[in-house]
Amino acid sequence: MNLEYADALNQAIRLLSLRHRARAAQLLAPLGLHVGQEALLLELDRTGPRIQAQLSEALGCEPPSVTLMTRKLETSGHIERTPDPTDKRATVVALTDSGKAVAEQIRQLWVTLAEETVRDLPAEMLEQLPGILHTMSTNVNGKPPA
Amino acid sequence: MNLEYADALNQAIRLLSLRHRARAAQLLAPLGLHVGQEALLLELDRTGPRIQAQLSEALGCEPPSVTLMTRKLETSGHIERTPDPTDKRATVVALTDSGKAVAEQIRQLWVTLAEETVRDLPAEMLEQLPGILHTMSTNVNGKPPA
DNA sequence: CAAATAATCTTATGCGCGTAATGAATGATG
DNA sequence: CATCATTCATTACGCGCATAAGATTATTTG
Repeated sequence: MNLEYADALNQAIRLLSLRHRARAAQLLAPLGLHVGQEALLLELDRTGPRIQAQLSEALGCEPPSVTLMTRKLETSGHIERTPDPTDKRATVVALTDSGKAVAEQIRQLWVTLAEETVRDLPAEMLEQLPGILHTMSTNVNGKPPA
Repeated sequence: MNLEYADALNQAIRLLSLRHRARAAQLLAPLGLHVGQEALLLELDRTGPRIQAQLSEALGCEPPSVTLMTRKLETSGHIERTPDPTDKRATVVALTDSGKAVAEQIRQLWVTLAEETVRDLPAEMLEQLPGILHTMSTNVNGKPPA
């Protein structure tokens, strides 16, 4: 692969990351949320209560990050953390009623965000896009599958 | 647009951002660089010396971020900051020899990163991909063009 | 079963990037 | 020319995310 293509591709990914994140932050601010927290709330809303190790895996970020995120979301009242009765190391994280309500609001905002993002793209690209992005992120995943 | 598609798309963008960034960090660590700094060095290498306001624009991040990044890259010896003779508010940022050398190394690493990222994607997708990502990032840019 | 290994979470620390507020130099306007 | 608005950079602070190091509980295994 040539240098120019690689540079353009990596730069485009970087810029998309920054701007998508910035726009997400704008949309989430009225809910009193910081960007990143929405992923945790949506995950819990999709799957029900999880322990932090599972959240870490699902969100693609490290355990210490999850510790801090859950602590802040607990302070703001959107989640509850209770000790796991079957494993004294683990803590179970669950949505509160407030958390469920805000998860619904996030879903609405995310339609807005996604529509903005793919505006002007051809329809056949829309079909392929999530799969392509998913392929790219698994391609670039440095973690060994063991 | 339906909720599931929007959720999948935003989640895929988020994951790609995290993992691409994480892999970039792995590759840059041996050079003593932190992720984000490479963008500044590459920009200077492409265009020659710039003042910080121009870097802020080109990198898509805010002036205070540029202040901190340039300060650290100056400490590590990759750039020089000199007052702009024609505008006493501005400071000109330029690559040192060390900075030019490391920029070349980054270009090589970025071929590796790009090749990993698009592995398994069809060739016709490779042609379109940078343009698509660019369209998406300009779509989602909240800043008013004024 | 005892001992080593692994899993789960936490604390400490650092960087990237953001917003808000400030100071200084420039440019525009009455 | 004096004033006011804009531009450039900075400091202070906060969050997301990372790694490194540690404590505690589970699990494997000799």
